[in-house]
Amino acid sequence: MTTKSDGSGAAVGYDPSQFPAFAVTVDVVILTMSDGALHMLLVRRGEAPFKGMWAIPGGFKRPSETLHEAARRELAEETGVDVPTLLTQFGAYGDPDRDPRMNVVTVAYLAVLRDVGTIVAGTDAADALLVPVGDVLSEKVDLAFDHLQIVRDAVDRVRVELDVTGIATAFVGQTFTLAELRAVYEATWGVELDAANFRRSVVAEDGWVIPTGRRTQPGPSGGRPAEFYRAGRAWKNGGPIHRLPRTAK
Amino acid sequence: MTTKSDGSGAAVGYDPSQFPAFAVTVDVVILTMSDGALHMLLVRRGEAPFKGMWAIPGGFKRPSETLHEAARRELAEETGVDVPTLLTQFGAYGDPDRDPRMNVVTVAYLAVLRDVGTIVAGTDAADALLVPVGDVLSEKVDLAFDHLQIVRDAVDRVRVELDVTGIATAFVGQTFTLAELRAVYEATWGVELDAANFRRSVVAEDGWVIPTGRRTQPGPSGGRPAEFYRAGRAWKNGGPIHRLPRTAK
DNA sequence: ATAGTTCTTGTCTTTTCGACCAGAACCATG
DNA sequence: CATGGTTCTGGTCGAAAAGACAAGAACTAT
Repeated sequence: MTTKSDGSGAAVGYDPSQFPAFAVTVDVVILTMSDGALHMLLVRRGEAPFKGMWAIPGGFKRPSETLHEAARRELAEETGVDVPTLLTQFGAYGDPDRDPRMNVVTVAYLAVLRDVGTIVAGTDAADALLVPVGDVLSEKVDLAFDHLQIVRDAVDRVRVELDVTGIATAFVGQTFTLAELRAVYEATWGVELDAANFRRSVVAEDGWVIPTGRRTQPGPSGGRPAEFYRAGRAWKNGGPIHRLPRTAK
Repeated sequence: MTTKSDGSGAAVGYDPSQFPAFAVTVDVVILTMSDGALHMLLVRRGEAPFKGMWAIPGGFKRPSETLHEAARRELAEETGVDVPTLLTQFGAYGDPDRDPRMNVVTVAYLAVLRDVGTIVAGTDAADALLVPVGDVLSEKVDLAFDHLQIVRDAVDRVRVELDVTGIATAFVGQTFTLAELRAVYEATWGVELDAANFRRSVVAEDGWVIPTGRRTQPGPSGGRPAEFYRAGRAWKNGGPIHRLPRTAK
């Protein structure tokens, strides 16, 4: 075919008629912990196509903003959260038939929030829904477009980031108990971690968590009150908990 | 502002004048091992902007193809390689000013090749160049657009993938020596691994590598000839070599 | 034959991981 | 206030892994 590529990111002529035009959207998979399980936010589509179906919140990118800014704007519009705990890009989707009417390339972001209350407050219950991620993955909830695949990729990404980065602290509040933090790993990886060993790994020596001295007021189920911790600076280059020690099979 | 998002990935009207049009390109960071160091392929730009500067190979996405197909096509055009050892998407870039003339969103892919010979054969030496990645990261080579950032992200991604996936085998051939495989980790992570311990981790028990019985004909420097191995199936869910045992600081 | 190089095997110590038990601090109940 | 239930916290102990290092094996070169 072409003997030589025209180089990257730029056309020879820049005449708008010389290259195909695409719509660019940004979709945000919003994750949070609720009842010890991973949940995500869905919105109900009000227009065709896929009218009435559930979808990931998103919208068109504006020419004057970066992709990250667009994701932040969409997140704020949908949840009222201006400063997300974490917002990471994880994939781009551009199959020709992913939108039935035209060429749309979407860039997908992963947002992690800790306060569910603000989410519910930002939207009215009829159009927004916080559902367990498991219900989406098991296709109990049908999603519009290729959003199921996007959610799958988002969850895969979270599982890896939990291993490699300090994303776990984004799920919990400014102060948290070790049980809360442990629940993040357990829910995301679908494993059970020994509470004592988990504590040792985290408290160890480095600056993973910093004790605050305060304790929880224990719930009605009793139990010894847990101490509150703050996240240390060590999470910037990865977390203390790792999976897959062996078992590669 | 807007009280409600318009939903994800689709406009209400779909009138082309109602949403901003973008050009969508695909850029491919092509990595390979050469002389025990990580190298990448650059092409010289023949047109403005950034005429004469080095850049990552890439080009416009066509409406009829997927992003992955576009990346595969660009890779084939530039190197003649039809079936890359590995081709993974790792990022999208859409800053408003990243292209001085218009709105271009690019989706970046990471390709790993093993045969450098085919690369050099696919292009003439004046317009394509295989340079050490270190020279690019240290800005000894200036790149067009935001390609330096793209390369940085690509390298970061490779380092993580090396830890989490079986990407290491993509750098070596169908058969390889353990020294070759070890060099991939050492060059990518910038560490030194004990040859004896590395062997133990890889040969251990599972199906990481399968001995072929054949050996290298030793080079002019002498040394005991190494045995050739084939990659096993275990690499599909991650590799046997991990970094960051501790030292989180 | 000797020295130099590289691959391979062996051993040993140190560290880490995982399982498990026991204590501490709270609740509820009679 | 004793008792049992629950949850957090600390301790022990053995298995597993990681890392350091020595030594042998197989080759080249002089």
